[in-house]
Parts: sequence; C-alpha cells; structure tokens
Amino acid sequence: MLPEPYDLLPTTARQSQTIAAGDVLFRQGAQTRGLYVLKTGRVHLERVGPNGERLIIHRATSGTSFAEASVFSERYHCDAIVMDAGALVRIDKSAVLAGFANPDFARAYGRQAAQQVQAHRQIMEIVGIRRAEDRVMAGIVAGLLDGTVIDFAARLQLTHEATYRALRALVEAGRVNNPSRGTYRLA
Amino acid sequence: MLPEPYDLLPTTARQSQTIAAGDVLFRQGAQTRGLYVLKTGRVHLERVGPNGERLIIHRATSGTSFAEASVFSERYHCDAIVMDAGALVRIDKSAVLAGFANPDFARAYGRQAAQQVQAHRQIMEIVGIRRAEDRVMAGIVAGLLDGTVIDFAARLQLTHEATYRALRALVEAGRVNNPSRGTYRLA
DNA sequence: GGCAGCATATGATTGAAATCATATTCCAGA
DNA sequence: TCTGGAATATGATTTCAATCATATGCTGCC
Repeated sequence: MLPEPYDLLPTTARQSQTIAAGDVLFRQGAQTRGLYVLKTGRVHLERVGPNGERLIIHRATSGTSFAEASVFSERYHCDAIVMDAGALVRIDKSAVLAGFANPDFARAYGRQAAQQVQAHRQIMEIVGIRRAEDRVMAGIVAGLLDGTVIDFAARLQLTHEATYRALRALVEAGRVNNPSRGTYRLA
Repeated sequence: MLPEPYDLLPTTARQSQTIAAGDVLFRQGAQTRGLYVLKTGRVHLERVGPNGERLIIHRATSGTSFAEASVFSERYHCDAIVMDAGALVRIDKSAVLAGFANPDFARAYGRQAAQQVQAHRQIMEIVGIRRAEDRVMAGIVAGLLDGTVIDFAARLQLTHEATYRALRALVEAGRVNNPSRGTYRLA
C-alpha cells in the first residue's frame, strides 16, 4: 500500500517499477512526469551547479517520497540517480494536480506536508546544537532514537562514534538509561 | 499582504495582533485555534520533554508562518513564546480546513509546502557537509548567500568566523569572487 | 560631525568531534 | 555449527571549527 496521501489517488495514477543501481530516473531540465515513492533501494537527487559542481540535494530512503515539487513545475530541476537497486512507484503529476479538487486528498496532503515541515524544522534545530552530548540528548527527547544508533547518528549529523560516546556520557550522568546493549531511553 | 497560500483565504479568517517579548501565544495542550504568520519579531516554539527538558522546536522569523500542523490537530503540542516584539496574523484553523475544498487554495498550499520541504531537504544535505569550506561552497552553489554573511553562516550552522575564513579560502583558491567587501559570487 | 552599533574581517588558542583503529556481540544464513 | 557482516562499543590521535580577541569599514541618527 502507498503511504498517505497518495493512497487516495486512483490506482491508475501509479506506475510501479524496479530500479537498478546507476539508473537515471530523470534529468535536470526533463519534462516532469510526477513524483516518486521509493519502496526499497536508495536514490540520490543531484544538481549540477553553474560551474559543474555536483551537489547532492537529497538522499531518498525506503518508504519516502521524492520530487513532490515537480508536480508544480514544468521541468525537473535536478537529476535522480539510483544508488542501490530497489523498487518504486511513480505517481502521475496530472493525477496529483487533479487530486487537489478532492478535499479529502487535499487535506490529507496538507496534513502530511505540514507534519513533514514540522519534523524538518525540529531536526534542523537539533542539528544546530553544537555539543554532541546536548545534541544526542535533544535527539532522544525528540524521539529520534527509534532504529539503530547508527541511523540515529546520521539523522543528528554526527559520526556514530561521537554518538556512542555521548550516549555513554549521558548514561554515566544518569540522564539516560541503557537497559541493554544498543537500547537507550530517558532516565 | 499575506504570503501564499493564505492570501487566498477570506479576509475574515485573519486576525492581526501585535506581540510583546514574553507573550505566550499558546501552550502545549491548549485547544488549537490556527496557524500564525509572523510579520515582524521573533517567536520560539518550545516543547517540554517528559523529564522537564526544554527543547526549542523552531525559531520563527519575519515573513514566515508557524504552527501550520496545528490545523490538523486538536491541541498544540508545543509552547509559542515571543522573544522579540512584533506583529503577526493568526489564521483560523476552520478557514484553512474549509479552504481545502477550494482547489486553487489546495494547490497553492501544496506547491508552497512541497517547495518548503524541498528547501529543507537541501539545507539538511548541505549542513551535513563536514568541512567548512565545502559547506560554504555548497551553500553558495545553492544560492543561500543572498543576505549578510552572518545570516548565511547561521543557515549553514557555522559560526560567522568560520564562514569568513572559508570564503577567503575559496576566494584564494579562485573558486569564488569577492568583487567588493561583503559580496561573494561563484568564480 | 561624531558616536553607536553592526557587518566584515582576521589572528591566536582551545576544545571537541572526526578519524583511524580495534574488539566484541549479535544475527542470518550456508 | 561455523562464518561473515553489521551494529555496538571504546581507545588514541589528529584536525579543524569554535571561541576569544581585536580592528576596520559602513550606516543611521542625534
């Protein structure tokens, strides 16, 4: 099943496909066809700067959508390159645009987008905290430590080593519990 | 005038007010009334963690909206505290929800939100670059250096000193031009 | 015109996270 | 059951951005 809000669009709007490493989904300047929901694999969005510098705009991971803004644009403004093989669903631009005439879809879209913006703002606030220990603490308070410590570290823009050290310091300070190897929660 | 997409809502949905430092716009747990567009001043959104830790969720600045997700929620999930005096417009939750029945508003909302998500993702990618010089270069390529260097540094989550040094290094490496004091562009 | 405040700019020092290295535990799968 | 890979964990060293300090140019305003 597709994640919200795209599950509300007609099934005819979806095109599933498998992707192989190195595949190019679209290129900067190409006519937009729609957005993508990545089921598995990894996709990088890259833009080439005026002087040829390659700049990674976004790394899409399993279960997330990307190129949403292309729905409102004539041309893609970056390249989409498959890093790891997987599968995805393309969702037609026209179906999304038409979907906004359906208040249920529109509200679901709005809710989803607003929550995503909120989450991004919060992560950016947390990433702005300089001290690794404070950053890790804030990350835990924000509930960002759900999967592995390594994933958590990546979200915090810290190395996993620095994150492990900060976690240990927090445990030693009694601010965090470490009931078992690899699990941490607020004290 | 209100920024997109809220300019499309009936004027009856807006309530302007001035705000003083220390004012509390809403508290965590309070019934949601709507979102806010900040005209001038500064507002912090803060959440209190389970053990009483104060965590800044977001710093709203002039010309931006905040608490958009409250429209889809019964209760505010954070406190909104005025840091610097200014003025804002509150936009009724019910008017926004009703607005989604208008495809023009819905699409404008969708476009605005999608672009914001895109911008956030890009900034997060850039902030993830470790070397100050590379980060500053990426920031310039992304067009983030429009205002002052100090603002630019804040967006990059760097100190302005580190940013000035990186800029000078880039100028010396011939990758960036510094036509006049305080102005930098790609070489 | 002079002063206050801010952005720009750079030097010196410090500190903390990155990096490099290594060991252990856990789990999946041959 | 053995093996390989990944996550967890921590030590040693290095690097580079933060911090502290200071100077200058620019602008607004009294």
